[in-house]
This record gives sequence, structure tokens and C-alpha cells, in this order.
Amino acid sequence: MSGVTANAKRIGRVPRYHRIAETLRERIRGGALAPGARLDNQRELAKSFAVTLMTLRQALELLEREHLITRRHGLGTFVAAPSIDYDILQLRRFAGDLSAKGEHVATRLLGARFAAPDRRVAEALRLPARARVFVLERLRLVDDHPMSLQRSFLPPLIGDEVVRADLARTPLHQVLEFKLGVVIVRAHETVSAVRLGRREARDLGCHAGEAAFESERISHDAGGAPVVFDRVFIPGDRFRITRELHYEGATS
Amino acid sequence: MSGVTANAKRIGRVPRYHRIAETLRERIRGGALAPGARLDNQRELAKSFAVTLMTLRQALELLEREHLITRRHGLGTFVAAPSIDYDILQLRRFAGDLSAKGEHVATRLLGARFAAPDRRVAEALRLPARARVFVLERLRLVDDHPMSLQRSFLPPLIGDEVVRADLARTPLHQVLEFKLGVVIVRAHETVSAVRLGRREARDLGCHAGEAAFESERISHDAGGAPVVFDRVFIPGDRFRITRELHYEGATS
DNA sequence: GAACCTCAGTGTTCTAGAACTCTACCGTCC
DNA sequence: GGACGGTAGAGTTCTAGAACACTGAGGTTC
Repeated sequence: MSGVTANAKRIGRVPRYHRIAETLRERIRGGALAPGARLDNQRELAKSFAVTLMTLRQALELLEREHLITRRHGLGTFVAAPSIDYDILQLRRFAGDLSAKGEHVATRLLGARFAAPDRRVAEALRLPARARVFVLERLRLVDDHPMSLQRSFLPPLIGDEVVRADLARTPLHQVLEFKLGVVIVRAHETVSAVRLGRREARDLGCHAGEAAFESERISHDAGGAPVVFDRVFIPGDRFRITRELHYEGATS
Repeated sequence: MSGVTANAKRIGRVPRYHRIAETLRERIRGGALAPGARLDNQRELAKSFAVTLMTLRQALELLEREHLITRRHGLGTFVAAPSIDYDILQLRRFAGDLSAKGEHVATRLLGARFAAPDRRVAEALRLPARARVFVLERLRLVDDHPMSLQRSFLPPLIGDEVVRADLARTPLHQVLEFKLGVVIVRAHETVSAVRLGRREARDLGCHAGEAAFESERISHDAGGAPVVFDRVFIPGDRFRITRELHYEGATS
């Protein structure tokens, strides 16, 4: 196999339309294309990327599915207002990693300390009222933009171990699994709509009182014991839940 | 314009790949294709529908986005396992009837009129920008307490019929089904967190600016045509979404 | 027995275009 | 002034095919 071929292959590994989409994503993220701006028309774009209309359209389709752009028949293609969608049927992690969506996800550790739990947390973790819990506060960044604020509450015994791990690098689940042998098999999640408090708003870089999702999740290990209580705040303008419904049998 | 042309046009209104997707949907729903079954390969399917590979693939893309099929490179295209159970449960309580919970549920009709749709509505119902839609505004009461405000938008032709029904008594779905023969088989729902506007807050008996869920749902009939667009507001203090998660296999 | 190769079958990417539809806008005609 | 109709510009649908890439299975080699 010649060097040229090998090279072509390596480049060719990522389909053309993915690379085009990536280029456009960068233009949008980089600010070269502001929200609401109109892109060049499809024929122009196709020409400038030296591909067919169909190929270009595949790239646009990707971006549209990510809600980065919207296309309007007869009018043009526009940069959409920023927001992230979550398909609840895919049962990935609501509160956690969105990396499956191809975005650049980072986590910033805001704090880790022992503290007194509020009542909901104590109840969820089945702890006595005056116990102390280990609180882990993390900010999730998607493309360098704060996406969610996550507070994880751990029972004291587990907290003692976790506190030694490098949480800026290692996901909490991995610490639990590989260092403590705790595997989470089940979780119960409750999502409500709330207004952000001052502290949460500050960390998330938005205004107090803004609408947000609040997700509370209790994770259990194989033995059924509660292991983690997560409370996550996600500003309402950055997130959406979507579902596909099928009413096969009963039309009730 | 000749009759033939007019007819062809009317039929041609629905793109070929939408009709193909609909045919496949029926095969899946009808049981001709059981979950896990492999579909004919794409070239075969294209031939049997007398279209190009590209066109067929557009149809498959639709179905994949609805989670009705999954495609696996090198292996084939398969009917997806129905992950519906969870869905149906949720559906009831969401935008509509909470009666399953044993509460006393009532509906108050606030208004019914023709109006100009906003863009999201027009797009969802695939109407031209200047069309008019029939708007139905209803308040759901649980134990005499306002629970949700629901605005339903219907295409003009359907609205003409619905306007004659006694909507204070008859559920909209029944009107559609028994008077118009329209059965809703599929819907797409998007939930976001917003702050209530003044009007919505007044109708719901709470304060403007309060946090709320906003659910937008597009319902489709058996032919795949959008039939109703629902926009529902539920104050955040009156409602929660809950889910039970199981991470059996992959701990990913 | 394990590692490697090859091959058939299947999904994926891409080309090069042609024809169609939708929207906004701008006249013209009553 | 309002209704109608044409038009430019933009997105959408579709054809006909060629080449590529992934998976599993079976054979071959060591």
C-alpha cells in the first residue's frame, strides 16, 4: 500500500460530510456565525466545500439534528439559538455525560467537602439526621459553556475513599466501581422545573430566578443500598427533553 | 390545470420517502415485521419500492430517528425492540389525563377560535406561513385546582369540524376519532423549562415569571400527517417527571 | 489451537445533475 | 386599497450509479 493511499485512507476515515459539519460547527461556536445569522445558500456552500449538494445537505442534517441550525424552506439556513436536546428514550444519563452527542464535554470540580445533609438527602441515603455526607460539586461544560451544576452527596464511608481520588480526572462512577467495588445498577430520577437560586445562577453564569430543570437522582448498588444522591441544575434555555411516542394498541 | 396533473400534485405533496416510511411503519406496527426481525437489504427494498438507494435511505433515516429500526453497518437493518412500556405510562400523565392517578380531573374550556399560528406551530403542522389554525384553549383541573394550561392547534380543515363538537364534554381525541376518523398513532414531544408569561400565569392562578414545564407535542395520524400541535404549560410546583433507570449490561 | 486471510453480504459515502416547492416581494389590475 | 400573479432566490426531492467500509464466517497457515 503506497504512502499516498494510506494517507488518503486515514483522512477518508471521517466522512466528508462530518468534516464539513465540524467546520461549520466551529464557525458557529467561534462566533464567526452568530445566532440568527443566515448561512450561504446550499449551492454556494456546496461549491465552497467542493462537494455535491447532497453531500452538503447531509452535513446540514447533522447540524440540524443537533439544533445548531434551522432550515426554512424558501428562506434559508440559519444559526439556531443555543440549546441541547436530550432524548429521554435513549436512557443514557440525564444528568451526566452528553459526550455521546459528539460535543466537547468537560467537568470542572468546584468543591469537595463534608457537610450536613438537608432532609431530602438524608432520607434518600437512609442516614440519621445528624450524619455528615461528602458533597461533591461539579460544573459540566459543553463546548466551554456551563451546562449543568451537579452536586453529588455520598454517605460518609464512601466519601472517605472518594475524597482521595483525582476527581478532576476520573469519573465518579469509575472511582466507585474500581476503587470501592460499588456498581450502580439502578437509579430513580425526579425532574422538576424550578427557578435558579443566586448561588446556582452564579456558578452557571446566568441570572438568579431563571427557569431551570432540577433533577434529583438516587442511585443504588446491586445490594439495593443507596450510594449516591445527585442534584443537578440545568438552565431551561440550554436543555430540552424529547420523546417519541407510539400509541399502538389502545387508543384510549 | 388538468385533472390528472392536479391529482398527481395532490398525491405528490407527500414526498416519496415519507410514504415509504409510512408503509414500513405499518408493517412494523401490523406485526408483519416483529421486533428483532431483519428487513430486506437496502438494495432490495429500494428495488421493491422502485426508488433509488438514496431515497430509500431517507425513509430509513426517518424510522431510525423514531427508534423504530436500528441499522448496523455490515449486518443489516433491524426492527428495534419496543421500549414503549415506559413511554405509555408517562404519556397519560403528561400533557393530558391524570385520571389514572385516581384524582378528580376536570377540563374547562377557555376558548376556541381561529387565529394565525406562530412559526413553530405552522412548521409543525406543515402549513404555509399565512394559513389560519384552529386554537383550542383548555385548563385541566385536578381536584378543582388548575394543573395545566393546554393550547391545541389544529389545521383549518380539521378545525372546521372540531368547532362543532361539544368540547366541554367530549375529549378532543374522541372527536377526532369518531367524527373525523382520525386516529393518532405517533407523537413527538419536547419538554423545556420556562417562566410563565402573564396570561398563562393568570389562567393557572399563579404568578407571572414562575418556573414551569412547557411541553410541545406534535401528533401524527396513521398516514403520517401532523394533526394536532399541543402546547402545555404546567407550573413547576405542581408536577414532576420521574423515571426508573436500570444499568444492567453496559456500565458505560 | 491460534492467528491470519479472504470473501460475500450489507450498510455508507459521494458524484452530477434535474426538477420541484416554498417564501417574500413587487408589480399590475380591478 | 385589495386581490391576483409573476419572479428571484432558497430549500427539497429524486435519479442512476460507483466506490468504500464494516461484519461474520469459513478456510489457510503456522
